[in-house]
Amino acid sequence: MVEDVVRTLGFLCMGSRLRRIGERLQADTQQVIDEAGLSIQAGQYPFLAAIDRSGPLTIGELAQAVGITQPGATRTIGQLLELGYVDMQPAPDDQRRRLVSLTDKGQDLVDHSKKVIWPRIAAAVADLCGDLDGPILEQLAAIEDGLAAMPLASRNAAKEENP
Amino acid sequence: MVEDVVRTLGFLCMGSRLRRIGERLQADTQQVIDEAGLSIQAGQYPFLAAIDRSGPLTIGELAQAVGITQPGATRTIGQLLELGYVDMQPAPDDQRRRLVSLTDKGQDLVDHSKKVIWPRIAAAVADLCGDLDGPILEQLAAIEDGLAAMPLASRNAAKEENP
DNA sequence: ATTTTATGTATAACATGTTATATAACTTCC
DNA sequence: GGAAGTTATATAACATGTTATACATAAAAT
Repeated sequence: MVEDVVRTLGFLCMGSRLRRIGERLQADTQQVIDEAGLSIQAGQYPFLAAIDRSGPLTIGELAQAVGITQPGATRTIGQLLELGYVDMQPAPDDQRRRLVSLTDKGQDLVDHSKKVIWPRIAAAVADLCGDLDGPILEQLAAIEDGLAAMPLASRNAAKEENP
Repeated sequence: MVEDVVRTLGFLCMGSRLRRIGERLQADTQQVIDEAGLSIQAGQYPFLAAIDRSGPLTIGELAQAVGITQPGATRTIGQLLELGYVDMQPAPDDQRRRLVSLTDKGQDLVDHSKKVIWPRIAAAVADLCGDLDGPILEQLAAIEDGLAAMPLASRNAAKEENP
């Protein structure tokens, strides 16, 4: 057994640590999505959710809303266009801006997700870390241990069997 | 001003959120490293620290120690070889394994880092989130707000001026 | 009105993570 | 002791983030 340096070093490796936990959480989330038979990536959801909440948004606004850079937003929106979940057209008052809106297919996906998938994911994550408290390093350790002990997808099953 | 969906959605977007905070923290950490004039990437440090702590390790052990996959470890070790910070040779008893050890240059870097850089980074991160407590979502919000208000690099300066 | 500057998006190049798979070396089992 | 399976690392292909920069359009300035 090898020592987990990132965990051992604590605050020194916070960045690496948060990133790797985030990646694992997102991979687990993806599993829940896949098991539900939806063809979308976990990282694409926030874009759809943003438009659903605020109405059509420009690329720049989406980047801000999701907290990534503009080129990243441009790429993800390109994927969602390919998938047919969103539509894009120049803003009438400013030809530079592209307004991105949900297609019917995209709205259907969001509506279905809100009913079926999002609550499941949120509940599983809450099960993982909702009751935690105390210093962040301790909570992160608990989250990592929790994920190793039982992935998110199983937490749904468990939750549904013993609610 | 656009709503931050990832923050708004809470547990639903935990994965994205942790990742993006991790990325920002690591970018800030990199700035501290760069300002100190060291030519190393923040993400490479845990590998050097792991070897420094445990002695020569194989690629697989390093991957475990740092918490990434083996191909990722192979690549980073390739970079550290290029930079001259580590050395790699087949394990005497098992020709498949590659033992990675610190070169003198690598050990010098680690020793210097332990004295000068690592404490500074750890102190800045502790300043950012060391005193936090309570539910994780609240702490994450505080960390994001804190980073937006003052990057890690500035926290050093502030700390050194008003210790 | 035309030139200059600023802004929004797209694209290129790169960084660093992943999964899947090839290859070499070690183990196991008849 | 050789065939078959296992394990360690390398490599390929891909995902998704970044920074730097090009290009089109809008806004400002002379």
